[in-house]
Amino acid sequence: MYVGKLYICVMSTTNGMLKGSLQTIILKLLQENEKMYGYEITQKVKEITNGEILLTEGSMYPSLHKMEADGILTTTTEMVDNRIRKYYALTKEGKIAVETKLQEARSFIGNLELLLSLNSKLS
Amino acid sequence: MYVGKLYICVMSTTNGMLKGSLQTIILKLLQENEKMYGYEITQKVKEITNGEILLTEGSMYPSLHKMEADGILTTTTEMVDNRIRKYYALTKEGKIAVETKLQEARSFIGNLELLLSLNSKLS
DNA sequence: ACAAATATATAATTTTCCTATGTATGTAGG
DNA sequence: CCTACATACATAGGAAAATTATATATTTGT
Repeated sequence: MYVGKLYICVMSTTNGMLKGSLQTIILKLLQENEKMYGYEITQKVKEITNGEILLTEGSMYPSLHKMEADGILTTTTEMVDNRIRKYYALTKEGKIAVETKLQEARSFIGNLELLLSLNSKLS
Repeated sequence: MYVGKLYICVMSTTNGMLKGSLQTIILKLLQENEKMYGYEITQKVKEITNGEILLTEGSMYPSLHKMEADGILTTTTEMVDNRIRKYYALTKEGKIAVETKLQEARSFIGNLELLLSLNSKLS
């Protein structure tokens, strides 16, 4: 029986801010790394963004499952130290999907910079 | 009685891509323009993004209504050419909210660029 | 013995946006 | 006159994406 304890965690970092780009982020990492497992992805994102973006399992795993169901990812399971590790890799379709997603992201970011005047267009 | 006609519209532009930035976009425009009405906002966004981002009424009006309910926008109604025009302006709270939202957006875009390697960090 | 890190998973909810409507006026062209 | 298009606002219903809150289980460090 587990006797609960209270953990209080103050999140100073930017969560709730993934804004539909979670798939793109994961796909990009898989484009660079050939195969990765879930936990590895969370750590990589944390590392790259200096802890400013922390993927929650509750959003990442459903996203991975969906992409697998959609046929853009495949999985291989391994046992490491008695723990299950589920590796994800891009399928042929997935490799095409990454390019599309990245192009969309570039376009979106460009437009957002225009709208938010993050590009110092003022004379 | 209206006898329907079929319009086929190929959308080449980026829709379904607002990704939680709709409020920020609207607030930023209102920061620059003192007061604006809904239709004007859609046209301004279209103009700035060269037609690549087209706000739909179905997303914009509910967003405006919500921000008004949240107390960050106030409205004034005018009649122009027998048409109703509802102007939106930032409240005192709204002026603070814009800064926060812009800061979040800057952070988010920065991290996204890092993750998607849009910043040419590779040697 | 306990906490923290490693590792995956899902149910329920919330947020956000889009689609599809509906209303109404003004203007330009045929 | 009639149609189409632009101007102008509004909302209901639904889909998609992410979060919160769980649950399970092992290893490692203190």
